Amino acid sequence: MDKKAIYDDLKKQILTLELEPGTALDEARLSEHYSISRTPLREILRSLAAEGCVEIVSNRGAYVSAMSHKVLRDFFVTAPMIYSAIGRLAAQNAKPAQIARMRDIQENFRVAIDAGSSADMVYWNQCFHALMGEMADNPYLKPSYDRLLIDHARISQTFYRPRNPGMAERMYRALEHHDAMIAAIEAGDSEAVVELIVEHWELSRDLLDYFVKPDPLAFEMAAESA
Amino acid sequence: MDKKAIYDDLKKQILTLELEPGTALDEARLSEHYSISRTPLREILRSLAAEGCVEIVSNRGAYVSAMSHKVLRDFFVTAPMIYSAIGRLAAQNAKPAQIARMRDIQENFRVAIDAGSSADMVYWNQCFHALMGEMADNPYLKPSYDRLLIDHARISQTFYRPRNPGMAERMYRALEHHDAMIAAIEAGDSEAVVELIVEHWELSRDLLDYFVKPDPLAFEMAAESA
DNA sequence: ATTATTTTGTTTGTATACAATACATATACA
DNA sequence: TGTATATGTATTGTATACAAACAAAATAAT
Repeated sequence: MDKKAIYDDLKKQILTLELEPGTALDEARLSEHYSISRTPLREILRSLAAEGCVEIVSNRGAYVSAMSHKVLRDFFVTAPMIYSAIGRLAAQNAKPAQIARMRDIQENFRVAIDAGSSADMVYWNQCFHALMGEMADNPYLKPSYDRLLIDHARISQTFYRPRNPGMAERMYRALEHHDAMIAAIEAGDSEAVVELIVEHWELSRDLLDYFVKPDPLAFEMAAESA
Repeated sequence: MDKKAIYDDLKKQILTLELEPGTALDEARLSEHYSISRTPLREILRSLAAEGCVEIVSNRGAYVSAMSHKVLRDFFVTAPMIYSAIGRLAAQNAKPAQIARMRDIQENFRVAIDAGSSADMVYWNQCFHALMGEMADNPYLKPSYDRLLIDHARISQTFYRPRNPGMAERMYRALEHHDAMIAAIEAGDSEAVVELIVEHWELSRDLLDYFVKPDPLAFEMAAESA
């Protein structure tokens, strides 16, 4: 297992919540587990930290980055704007080869939804949006977008698990949005893409409410983060 | 000189173009120069890379990140949007202590402009905008904003050097914008802040033209980057 | 003379040993 | 019994030695 593979493995575990937010990442144990020395493992943790997956506390080690109440609010406040900007640029810059790859990904996404496999749904949805970021090809937007994608995966994971009755229908609407986005990107119609993305995020508005509407436990969290 | 200081020193040199874009950063030489071993120096270079100051090529070392034609275009396309979003959030979240610090910074900025000291102008302008990012307090926007601030400093530096006749007046207008922004932030008037930021960037529009309007040399650059 | 190949030097990547730091436990003292 | 200080343990941070990769230069073959 080489460095990149270890990096990917850790990131996957973080994105799938296999490693829960707040989990301590011990250098010694991890380096032993992956049969690598501490030096390159530290570099892996540092790059995960740069990406936002991991938080490093000086002299106290690395932890899977937290999902506080404030973070969730910030996420739903920021995502529509950045995703729209990425979408606009994607429509302007997408290359035919990328559009073809997007169709492939979308096909896999469709299969995952039909099968009701939440892990695959999250994965292919992730691929879809990651490719959109690649299409946009903007080095200034990319770091924020990548940061959002990480938590997008983690938040989705928590939603898909308790198979909400309205969730299946919502997934099919998301699927339709993706189809429409591909068409709009191919047509170079950036405004249509932006509209679709805004609509796409409207789907999540009630999810936001779920988190923002303070129930007793949420109050506690809010007080802590403030 | 501890790790943080070395990090800051390198970053400063990159931001002031003392280390020009493209410059190779040799681990061995730098570690010797700063009297530190290669291991922590590598970590410094890695974090600079994460921030966008430095690019690391596998097995080929680290280089000060380039300023291509495309990068400049992307910068002027992206900056207004991100800066506006940061400004809006800053107006909503700024704490009194932060506003007080901002006044201090602004005072220093004013002195630098009066003195015509371009290095100080860039520095205090940088501080002003960095503090605004701190006020906004949004982990998803921050990485992109920081990335923009880096190139903001580098681009400014190139402009201030050839003391353009219109530059002095432009600086005073920027100063006024900053004053107005502070007032709007204190009043919590987020829309006013956004308007000011948009206006602020209008100031730079002709600078964009300077880069985008192709003169013979620029043609060459455009062909290369495409 | 030109191209291919080998050798050599330089630079990055990794492993491991050691130092420093922080936390927890225990002990002494009030 | 409560607090403060000291000591032990675990974990991170740093230095250095070694291995691997790459680039360039020198030599050999066509």
